[in-house]
Amino acid sequence: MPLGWRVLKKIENIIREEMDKAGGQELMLPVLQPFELWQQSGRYVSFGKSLFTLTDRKEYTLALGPTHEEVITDLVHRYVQSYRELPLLLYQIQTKLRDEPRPRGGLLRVREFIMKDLYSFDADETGLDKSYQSMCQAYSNIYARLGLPTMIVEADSGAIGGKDSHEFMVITETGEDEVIYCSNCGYAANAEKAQSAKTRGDAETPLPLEEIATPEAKTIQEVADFIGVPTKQTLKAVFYFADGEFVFVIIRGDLEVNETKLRNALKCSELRLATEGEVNEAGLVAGFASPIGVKGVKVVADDSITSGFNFIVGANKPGYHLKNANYPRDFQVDLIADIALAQSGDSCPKCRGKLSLARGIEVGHVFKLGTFISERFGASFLDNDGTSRPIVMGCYGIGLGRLLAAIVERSHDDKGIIWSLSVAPYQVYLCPLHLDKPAVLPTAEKIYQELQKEGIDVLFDDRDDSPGVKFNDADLLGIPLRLTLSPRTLQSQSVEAKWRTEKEAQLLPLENLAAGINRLLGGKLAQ
RNA sequence: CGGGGCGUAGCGCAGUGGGUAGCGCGCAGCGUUCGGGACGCUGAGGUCGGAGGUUCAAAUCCUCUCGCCCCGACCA
Repeated sequence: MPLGWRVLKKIENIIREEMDKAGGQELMLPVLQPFELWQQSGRYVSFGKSLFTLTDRKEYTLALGPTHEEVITDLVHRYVQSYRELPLLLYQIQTKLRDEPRPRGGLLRVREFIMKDLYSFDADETGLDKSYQSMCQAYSNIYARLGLPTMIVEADSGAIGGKDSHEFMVITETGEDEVIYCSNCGYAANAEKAQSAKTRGDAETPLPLEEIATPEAKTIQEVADFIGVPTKQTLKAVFYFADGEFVFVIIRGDLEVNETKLRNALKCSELRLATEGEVNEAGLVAGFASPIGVKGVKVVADDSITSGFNFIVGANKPGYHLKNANYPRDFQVDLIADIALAQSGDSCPKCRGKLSLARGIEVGHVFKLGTFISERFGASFLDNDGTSRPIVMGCYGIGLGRLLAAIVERSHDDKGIIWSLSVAPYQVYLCPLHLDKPAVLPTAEKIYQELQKEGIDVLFDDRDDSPGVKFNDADLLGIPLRLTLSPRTLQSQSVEAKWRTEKEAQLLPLENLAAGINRLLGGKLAQ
């Protein structure tokens, strides 16, 4: 734990340096926040149960900050009055609390985590674009300094709200997010946001509806096989409950529903699949349902229903389907939107290339908030023409613990972690062998003193253990540079230096050792 | 909240046709070893998650309960 904390502090400092360089000013906001602020923004609804709340002795309700748009906007609205005070970039590095439905993955997803959150305040969209750009650049710098390759992807803005949003993803098998990307044109998006080009069928003459018996064929695959058509020639029905309302969703048979897109289209916060019992209660037949002739139920369609003609749909009675269903000739819908899940192998919406899928860890997320929150808090300023305008906001977050977990995930081997010099808990591992032999321990102690005096970040392994044990621990901890001192190296008045990443070692003279090591470290950093 | 799994020594696990609880690692002592996780001997350590029940007898069978992990809806 102490070692992990050292790493976290180093990560924190790198982030702080880059934020400062980008013009950010650090401050510290309260964790304990009046619940009214969340009512004022309306976001206590979208955050739902994730927002921790508590009551104080006066029965006053407080929230534990899951993020700080409310608090900081409230603050800024009290102090900023003129366009001359903009742009303003404020940030903090602080513990966030969220009552996550399911914490997991060690540090990847926890209810209490340290986050750097920066908020930008600009006079207009152009200013926001500039702040957004400079934050993206700062984030790229941070990941580069951490030695962590990331991919920028388009993202859904979720509970935070707002318009444009991008995530920084570390691609790894163990990631909990899915990224859809096109290696042809560079399009990349979180799977919950990703679009795909829905290929259009050739124009066909709409044929009259025709009922056909399809006994035992309930799933789309079974129906398509039974009739002998591809699944994209069918429409499938899926049923949800959105904030307690039953919703009939219709989508082309070869596509899947993207629940995030559906939630956004419906503007609802709770969304779940309906049970078979609830489907029956709504007067529908699971497996043989279609919107044709259905009344009194909200129908939402994916825009793929306009991409073809003469679809196969359910007949709303067991054992039968209908051929040649056409929208809008045969049925109407309440809402039509893109609610389809983009999948690996689909066509890229930009260039029609093939889309691929990868898993990733989200290590940073930036949003263009716009004026949504500032309007609710009356955070406005007087422009140079004398009119009052709402401040245009952006927010930018990086989870530190998750970043640490992502680094370890990306940089380890069968022996343990491999830290880069920039974040390693210590840069040098001082490892004397045969402590009982003359001169070894005293020399090691002298070296330790000397290196510390020179400001070298060194960990001293003074345990009386066998070489194997000590070497393996050094590898496990992943300290970049290992110094071995033993009777053997003492014979030539030297120590052995070995990089964690390399197989071969080199000898360094004891004379001016600190200088020699600084040279080695400097050379490595320059790489 | 829905689905699956697990609770036995510090850690990882075995042990169910009921019969007084075992292995590996780790830990303590002594000795030999020691430039890639050495070995021998000795030793410490367990209310078998909890409560109730069946039985002469329960880690094992029955009922209830608590906790943890994994997979889904959430996100830095």
